[in-house]
Amino acid sequence: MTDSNTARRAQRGEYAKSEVTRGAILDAALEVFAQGGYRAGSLRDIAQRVNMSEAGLLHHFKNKSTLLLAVLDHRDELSSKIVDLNDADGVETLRALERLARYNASIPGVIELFCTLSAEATSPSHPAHDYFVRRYQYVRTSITDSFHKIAAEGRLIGDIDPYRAAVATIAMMDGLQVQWLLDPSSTDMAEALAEFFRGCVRGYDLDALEHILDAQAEGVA
Amino acid sequence: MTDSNTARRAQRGEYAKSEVTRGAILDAALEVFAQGGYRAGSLRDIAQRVNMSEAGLLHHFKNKSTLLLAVLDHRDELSSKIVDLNDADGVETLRALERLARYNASIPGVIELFCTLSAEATSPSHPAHDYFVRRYQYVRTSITDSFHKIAAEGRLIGDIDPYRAAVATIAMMDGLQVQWLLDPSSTDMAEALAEFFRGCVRGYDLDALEHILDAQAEGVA
DNA sequence: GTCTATAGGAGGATAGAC
DNA sequence: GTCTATCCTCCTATAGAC
Repeated sequence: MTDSNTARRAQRGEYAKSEVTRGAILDAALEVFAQGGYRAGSLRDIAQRVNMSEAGLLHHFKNKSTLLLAVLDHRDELSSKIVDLNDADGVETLRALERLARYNASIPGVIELFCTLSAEATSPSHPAHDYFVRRYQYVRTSITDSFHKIAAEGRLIGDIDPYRAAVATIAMMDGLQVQWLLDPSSTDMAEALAEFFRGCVRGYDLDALEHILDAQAEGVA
Repeated sequence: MTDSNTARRAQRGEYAKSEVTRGAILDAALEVFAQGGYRAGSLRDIAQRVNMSEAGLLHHFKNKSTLLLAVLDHRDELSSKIVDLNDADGVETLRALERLARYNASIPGVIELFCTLSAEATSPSHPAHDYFVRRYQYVRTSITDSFHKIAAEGRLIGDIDPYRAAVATIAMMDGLQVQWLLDPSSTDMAEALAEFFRGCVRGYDLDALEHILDAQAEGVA
């Protein structure tokens, strides 16, 4: 976002090296911040991982909190390519969340990062506090929309409220991560999420058989 | 636990002052660790709140991590008086969790503490790592038992697995806390938890009308 | 674009007086 | 049981050379 100019210049090959370095720094910073959060992670540690001095590092990101926000932006760009929260099909969005959970479990660092940081950023003075407030607001409304679409298809079970379902979905994803990080064998995050969705949405598992679903919906209603 | 001797002496009035001081320190430490977690919280800050020097504080708790574990033990003693995780009635345990959520919302500090710390303690080198691993294991098996009891009454909806239901319950509680801390207006934790239980347990809301429940169960099954 | 050097500060912990 | 004084470690950030 903020460095689209830099990116353009990099494409022209002018500051290509700088761009590569920035990428390496972001990767290292993610690892460091993931273990123990923002405050516990040190610039020294990050700099070491990219074989650089602290001063060299601060040439690319003017201070620690700027670096943190850059890491978060960078991750958001990547994961928005995996999940389209505004898919026209509500159920498809939920399935994408399930896929995301499965994918994330293969890159533990990212889960650690967001799990640790979202708790740490609960404090209003934390540099990423606003980021997380906004992020949760956005995700909540997006998933609420998905549940609204599902309700419009008559596939929402019982008298579930779309907004509350969205809150519960996000809570489930976050909470599963904590348990999984503390003890990976305790939980299959993606499977647990799928089970939750099955309890909310009629025919969550069934894909192409829409007419059957419709028939079911009629019967139960 | 570890200081039952001290407590006994305090009752006899010998070291009463010390015991009061320890209590004050624990309260202050809870507040400080709650905001931003263990690493960000400083002994200096805690000492100031009880009008003491750092050295004075360290006379009562020999170092920082000992103090943290004492705070956690202390909280556990208190909250075990509120929720009996091994109640003979499974549904009653779930209702107690709902009450706990409602009660906790009135003491934000405690939620902050556990929410922040459980994420921070995800890192194996964290002084409270073992504490949280054990704690989650214990709570998980206790709640699994509750769901088993509920299943035995034929009140578990669908083909829900008791263990998975326990994992989901804990995840829900933890996840709701994050959203609530970031924006209290976004969520009614206790209500959201109750709604989740309603989706798992037949007649979760109904108390004294067991015969009606049984009749319902027959009808649906 | 990266380095060395260094300022400047906060935090944890110990020793010993009172 | 509490304090003062002190030490040491670790951190962020800046200035200026190369």
